Amino acid sequence: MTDRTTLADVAAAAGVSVSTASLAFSGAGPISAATKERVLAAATELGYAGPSALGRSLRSGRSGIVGVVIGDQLRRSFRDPVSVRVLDGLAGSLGPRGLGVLLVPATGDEDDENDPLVATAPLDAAVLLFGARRSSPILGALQHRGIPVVLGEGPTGLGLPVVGVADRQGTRLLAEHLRDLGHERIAVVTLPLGGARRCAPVDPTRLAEIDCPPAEHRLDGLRDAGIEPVAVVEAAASLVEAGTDAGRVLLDVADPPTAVMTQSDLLAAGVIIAARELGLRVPEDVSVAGFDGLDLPWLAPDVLTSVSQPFAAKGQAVAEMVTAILAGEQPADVELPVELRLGTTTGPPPAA
Amino acid sequence: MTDRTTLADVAAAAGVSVSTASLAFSGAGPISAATKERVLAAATELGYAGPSALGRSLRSGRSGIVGVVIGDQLRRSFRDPVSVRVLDGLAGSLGPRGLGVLLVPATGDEDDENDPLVATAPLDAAVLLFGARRSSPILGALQHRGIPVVLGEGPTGLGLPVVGVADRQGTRLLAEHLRDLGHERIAVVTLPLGGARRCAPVDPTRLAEIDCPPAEHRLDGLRDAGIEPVAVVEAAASLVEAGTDAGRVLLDVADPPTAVMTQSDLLAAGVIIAARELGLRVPEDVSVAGFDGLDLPWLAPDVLTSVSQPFAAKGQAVAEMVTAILAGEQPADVELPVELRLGTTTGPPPAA
DNA sequence: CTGAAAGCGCTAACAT
DNA sequence: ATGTTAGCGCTTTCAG
Repeated sequence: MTDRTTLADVAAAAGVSVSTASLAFSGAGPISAATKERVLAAATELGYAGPSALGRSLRSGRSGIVGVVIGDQLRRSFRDPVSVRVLDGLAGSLGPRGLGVLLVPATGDEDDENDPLVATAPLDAAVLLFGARRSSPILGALQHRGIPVVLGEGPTGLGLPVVGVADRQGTRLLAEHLRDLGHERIAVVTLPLGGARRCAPVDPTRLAEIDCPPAEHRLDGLRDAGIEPVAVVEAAASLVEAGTDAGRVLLDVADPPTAVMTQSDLLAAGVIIAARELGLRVPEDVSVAGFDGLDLPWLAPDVLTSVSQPFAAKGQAVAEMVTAILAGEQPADVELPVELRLGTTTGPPPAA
Repeated sequence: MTDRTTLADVAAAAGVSVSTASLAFSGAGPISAATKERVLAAATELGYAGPSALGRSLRSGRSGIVGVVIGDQLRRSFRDPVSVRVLDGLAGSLGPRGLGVLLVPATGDEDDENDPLVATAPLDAAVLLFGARRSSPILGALQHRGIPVVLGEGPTGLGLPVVGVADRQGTRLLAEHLRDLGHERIAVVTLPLGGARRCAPVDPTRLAEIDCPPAEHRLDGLRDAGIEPVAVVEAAASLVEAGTDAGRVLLDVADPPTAVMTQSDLLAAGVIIAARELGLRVPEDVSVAGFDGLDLPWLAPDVLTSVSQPFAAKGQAVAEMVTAILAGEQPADVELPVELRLGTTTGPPPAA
């Protein structure tokens, strides 16, 4: 294959100037139907597939690419149905606006600052969907490059626009529901709180270190409902297995809680599995509730009691924010509403 | 924010020429430590974050971006753990080579030819990971733009390099396993065969329309083992729910098969759920096997009998192929090995 | 070791 | 309606 054919070649072949040829493609400007046709014909002839993105980019200063930074491994983000749904909404809303999504895996290393992608990819904007720690080397690198950043998660006060969901209120609603059912011994399984991943009871020291806004907000919601959990365990990840681990810790004791609230649906599913392993019926012996509102078909015939968050809307909100920023506006933070979803996994506590 | 600082600004501030400044950043070329330092200092001073990707791209003719086309909705691809794992492997291998992954959702419409992303994104190469139909409008558009394409799935003979897995052999191994266990009435649940999505028995007419290489190869493998399935049902998607639907069709009959082979693990999980619903024990009453070799923690304590395919290796192989092509080579097709994984969901057929 | 100059492919004023 | 002329920000010969 020889060198790519360029607009100049086409122009020459059509016997017009480059700028005229340009107009034939962009359509932005006055051009006679005849010449346009001629140029297009010449293009087809030469196998020219339209203006090069690179040239256009340089000229316009825009690449049409939005970087989406996803916590450490892609694997981990993609195993989380929540990220996937939001990402889907984001890509779906960005596409029609002519913007594409570039995956930027955050290695998690300290040298993210020098990550080749973060450092050199031609990004118009970047989105930190999840796992946006308050101080991330990536964030620093992006800001240093002058790339506008939108956060898809809670840490406000960084001067960056944020799209969040009503974590706090949702948790409060759920907690009140359990309280109204008569539960007094409620345990909690949190998302990873930041730093090293582990499955362990959370003590005040650990609580002070939290660097995971959703986890924090959801704990706050609990307090809003006036509930003091009898135990709090941090999960190693938002995965079924991690939920099972946490569930064992909470339930395999002399005097187990009558209800377990988890900070994600996958964790809740894991807790349910742990409960069954231990011979506990859900919800007769122990109620289990999640957060997210996922469809978990393999839980059938059960339906998990949970707090539904609007995935697609979140992606869309982020997309709108990005568009606004690129248009030079300064969008205000958004908080999306959640909804309590009552399923079959919560009920009154055992008479005992 | 004023106009971005450019290399020229930095050069001016450092009192050197642009070309020298360029050298200070690229390191490719002779430059005195002193000048280099001076330039870098000036850069920091001005808040210059290194050469702009756009300029570099135009100059080098490379954007460092690989488009990954994912079947219709992101959602669907991302709900499929297989895609996700492969994508993870791909991104992981591409990253260190300085290449990023741009998600290109195929709308599935006929006008994909004019999809803004496909048409204008600055791609160095593209990968069709899954759902590469033999004639895709996207494929045409990409080739027309002169963008090299790598296929992550079977349709050979398009003149495009392909990374495949040993679908056929894997299925044969699995089928032989079931035959050796004594099964004679084996049913099959296939992946969507292309075209409209439906859950329905597959007749010869439909068989002739297949446009889904993995499904086709896996059916071939069955034949290689000399097995004639008693029934074949096409699933509407590779999802648990779809498997449950298909399972009901196959098992809720007077004389159900003694074993069900599905073309994906999620489908197998769905069939298991359907079986349980119908009061059939697995594997005592019916054996169920999948394909993929996923971890399905919520199936615990069962382990699905399946054919493990090497996800990460596949992504890596695709990455290598892309790299080779960008280096001007013409890589040969790759077929990755699979492995039979015996779990607890298959056993001898009921005595009957 | 450093500077000057010529583009990469395209678009947008401006002039014709 | 079309052509001319400058660049966008950078890299890279090629001289000095």
